[in-house]
Amino acid sequence: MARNSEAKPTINDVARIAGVSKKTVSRVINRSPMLNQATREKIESVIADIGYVPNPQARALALRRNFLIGLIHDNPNAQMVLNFQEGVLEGLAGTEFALVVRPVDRHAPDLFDSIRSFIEQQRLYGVLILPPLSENDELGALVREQGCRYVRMGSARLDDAEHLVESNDREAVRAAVEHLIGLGHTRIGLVQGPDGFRSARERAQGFRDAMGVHGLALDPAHVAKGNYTFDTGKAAAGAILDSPHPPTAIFASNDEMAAGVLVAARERGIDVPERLSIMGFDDTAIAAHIWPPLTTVRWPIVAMARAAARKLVRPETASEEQSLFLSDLIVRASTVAPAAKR
Amino acid sequence: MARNSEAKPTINDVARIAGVSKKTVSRVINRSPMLNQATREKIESVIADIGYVPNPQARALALRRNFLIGLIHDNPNAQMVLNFQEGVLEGLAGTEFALVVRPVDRHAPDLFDSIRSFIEQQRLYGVLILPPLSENDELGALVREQGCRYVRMGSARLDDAEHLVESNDREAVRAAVEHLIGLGHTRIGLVQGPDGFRSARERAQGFRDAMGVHGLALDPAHVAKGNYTFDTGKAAAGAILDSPHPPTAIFASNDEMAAGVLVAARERGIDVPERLSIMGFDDTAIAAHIWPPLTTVRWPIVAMARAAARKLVRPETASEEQSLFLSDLIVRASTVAPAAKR
DNA sequence: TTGTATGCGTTATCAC
DNA sequence: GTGATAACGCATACAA
Repeated sequence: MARNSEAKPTINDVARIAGVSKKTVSRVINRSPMLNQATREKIESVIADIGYVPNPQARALALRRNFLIGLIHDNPNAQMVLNFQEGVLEGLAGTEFALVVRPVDRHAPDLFDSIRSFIEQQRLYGVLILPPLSENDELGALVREQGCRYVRMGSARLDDAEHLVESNDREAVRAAVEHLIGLGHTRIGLVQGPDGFRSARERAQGFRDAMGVHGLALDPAHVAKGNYTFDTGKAAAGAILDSPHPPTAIFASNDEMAAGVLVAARERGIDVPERLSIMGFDDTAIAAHIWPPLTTVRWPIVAMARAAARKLVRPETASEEQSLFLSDLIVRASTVAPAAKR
Repeated sequence: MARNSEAKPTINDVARIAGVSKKTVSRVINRSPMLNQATREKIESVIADIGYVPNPQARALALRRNFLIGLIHDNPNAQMVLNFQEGVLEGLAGTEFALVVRPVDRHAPDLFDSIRSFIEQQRLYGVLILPPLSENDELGALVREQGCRYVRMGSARLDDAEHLVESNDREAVRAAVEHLIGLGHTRIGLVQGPDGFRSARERAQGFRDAMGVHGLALDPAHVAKGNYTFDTGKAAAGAILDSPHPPTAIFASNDEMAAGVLVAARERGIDVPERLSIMGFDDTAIAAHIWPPLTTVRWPIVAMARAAARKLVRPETASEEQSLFLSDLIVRASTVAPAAKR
């Protein structure tokens, strides 16, 4: 119990006090089935007594594998990253794995080198890769050739089930836009995400799918591009709203841009939702905290992270873990029927 | 360069190829001053050639210390935590340290046990503790008795300089509220943070200081408490705004609650900022992304994190690192002169 | 069921 | 300056 002495107790201390060999103690630690019950209990009581905790560095050395998993991301959104971290830790609970974080700049010229040396230096057991970095196939290859396990998180089928947790962004957006159409909107604008993002492509395609299915034309003046930030969302919405026949609703490819759309509307004296319905994607904190609260799409990021972590640390059952996760439409006050229909 | 073979090269490989002993190679790695220049260069070229990277687990074992530092937090705010992580990584850049994250639930009954076992199991070199957990002196003691270094981050003088990075919340709020007073507000409401938080106390005190200095009375009906969340901020503001003589301005102890104040005002048809000025604290993402954008206080969290990391990994110069960090008032559109003064 | 000898990759001691 | 040799704490092969 007490642990005041400087040096931590080792397996040798346990063995000596229990009057057995280290190997026997090792068997207790590693839950070896062949052990006399009495011996086991004796050793366990000694372990509890002197507060012995196996040294993970020594274990890592002997086992030639360590218990660190890395989280590589280029922070697309703070809340997302943190939720993901939370889910990973849930998936790792009860194991001896720890989570090492590594934010990177995907535009840095030495991006790959820095990721490579991160994996090498820490001798990572495996890595989790978040979008948009996860969409980079070269990165996947780099990690693989390092002999490092990995699981990518993405909004499309980027890899085999064993290496992927996937959300169905396209379907989710299609359903979301159909909700707008169901309300009576026919002129609907799209604030697209940046070109480099797979999620942006999927969401845009879902939007077009919905419009197409319902025979609605998409006015080119009602489409603009942002890069997932508030300011670009605001600018894109400005362009759309200033077009000759502005839409009665706008779908933005993420919540942050949707918040920008809202401000762009306010600056033009356009009432939301009365004269303009707005819809976002992600259900991040801001969605519920602005006025009016945003209708948006929530994807189960914590559950995805949990599954990703489990795939990583249990490769043998990785393909049995859930890979595809469905998103939900969260209807709030920012979307109503267009004025003409009321 | 090539690293296709399964086994990574070890110090023995380097020694053999370079025709020296491993101790000599070790000297190169650890920048020992006593080394023949030629020998050094020879070894360095071999290292680069075969792509040798020292195994951190083996080093940790031999050195009886590892290179992991832990970040313990009870996510007060996603953006804050992520910014802190970023700053820590900046402070750690160029070192061999890695950052292991550990979100916890400060209300969990086994909080201390879980933190203790985190430190023990990973044999952490040191930990960084974020508020509000950092305010818990017992936790500081726990970490210390584990023989683990630590640096706390707080909004007041919680520990000695060597173990602390500190923001001046009280002064910052005083200055912020004086800005409101300068605009002509005399009836100013306060949405306080939760009791358990030192930052909440400091900010409330700063508020009272400002009012006191200017001889302004604080109507008890103009004070309400939240717990740093949007919903509680909204509820607290509701109570204040429904009082007989509502204030013309409200200071909320963080941005999330300020966003709630804004919605509470909207629901009552109170125009912001025309009839109610609102001020937040933290300058998190939401502050600039709502309408009107929030006047708020920004504290240099990245710089604080950088300093905290450096204090941790360079104990010998820890007290020379900056400890006190000043915050800035960010004036945006949510605060204007009260209607009566215009 | 339990113990002995050996190795994992690195650093420290103390010679030369 | 450099090199044998022994730790560091744990796990595995192989015996007993």
